[in-house]
Amino acid sequence: MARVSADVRRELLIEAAIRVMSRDGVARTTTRAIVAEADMRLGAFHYCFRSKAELLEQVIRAITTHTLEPALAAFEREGTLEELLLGGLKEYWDHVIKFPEEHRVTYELTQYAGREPGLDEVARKQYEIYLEANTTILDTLADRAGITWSEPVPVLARYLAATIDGLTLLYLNEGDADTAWKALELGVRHLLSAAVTEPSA
Amino acid sequence: MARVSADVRRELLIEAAIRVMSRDGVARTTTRAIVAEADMRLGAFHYCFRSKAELLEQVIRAITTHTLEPALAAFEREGTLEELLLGGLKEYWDHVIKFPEEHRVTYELTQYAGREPGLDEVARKQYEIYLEANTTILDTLADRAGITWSEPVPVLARYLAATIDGLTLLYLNEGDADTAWKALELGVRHLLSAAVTEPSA
DNA sequence: GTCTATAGGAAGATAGAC
DNA sequence: GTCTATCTTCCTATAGAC
Repeated sequence: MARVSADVRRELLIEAAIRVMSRDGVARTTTRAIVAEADMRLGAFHYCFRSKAELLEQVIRAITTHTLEPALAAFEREGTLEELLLGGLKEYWDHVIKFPEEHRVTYELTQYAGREPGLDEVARKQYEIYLEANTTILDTLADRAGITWSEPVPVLARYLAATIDGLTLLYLNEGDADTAWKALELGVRHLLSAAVTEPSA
Repeated sequence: MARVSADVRRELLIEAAIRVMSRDGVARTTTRAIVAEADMRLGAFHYCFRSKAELLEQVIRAITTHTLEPALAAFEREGTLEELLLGGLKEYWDHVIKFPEEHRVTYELTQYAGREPGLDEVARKQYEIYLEANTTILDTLADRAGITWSEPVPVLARYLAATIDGLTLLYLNEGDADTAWKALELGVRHLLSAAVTEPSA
């Protein structure tokens, strides 16, 4: 790999790291494994990143936005409140079924970051971003469907985030996609029962 | 530590391992750290356990039963369906608030085991046990309150397990205990809406 | 059973030639 | 920028004296 700019190499190393993490797990994703996957030399790593932690921070950023973008796009369509919420969730769920390892990595990274003194801020920020996305979704949906929520949106956003997280984890560990999806549907239908047709103001 | 039976040493090492995991994380829980915590020599480890994996398997067993026992006991009291369910959950939640690190370890161990070729069975079995406990709780509660569930119990059990898992994880990473508990309450109240007073048979 | 010593390897990071 | 060689540290596991 002759004369490739450090910026390009950084991108290649981040992508390679995600591949190795999906295949072998975060714990086994060593700098050596990453450079081997990217077909570079070990020395290349440390003139692209100050440390392994710096790479991991950027990997977390990349995965977070990558996971969030299609999910948010699904809520831009037409339909009733129920259609939109269930449709968006189905889109997410299909992605989980198709790329389970990628989702497993998300949870592994959060835990890894939460234990690393320099990275614990990143872990908290990751959750902040997901919660903010859920808040936006709930607010947008309420606005477009002309309803208000009978429970505080911060509580509903956390309920939604936790239900999604919990059932994804359950599926990743148990492998029963059908029952997990039914439970997820149940959770969303419960959420819909907090939709009030009359505006409160 | 002169002349202590290998059985006792095994117990001491398991307890020491749990302490180190809670304090430093599963990834940093090396055999050296464990024997240091237990005030033993490194050599002691390998005539108590064939390998580190063998210890971890027993640690997972110990934590699982330890977490489950008080939770199950809370459902043996008197009260209405709502009182019992919310009371049992509150008991669990108090434990999470008081020993967050212990709960963090549970999730770390599941992930660790899921990646280890010899231990992935243990990870799946762990979830099986939790789901079985939830199933038992739902069946017992329905029986004692004289109700039936309008949704299949396997779905409800997974919904309950996922809500608990998801909100515990959220709290561990976000730190906002109040809002997380309110969301958990919301989830349980939703679950209660699946209770039907008339027997179906 | 108990312990010391060490094998044997893999990790993150760096020095310095080109 | 690129790469080889190496430093230092830490890991699991074992051999073998007592």
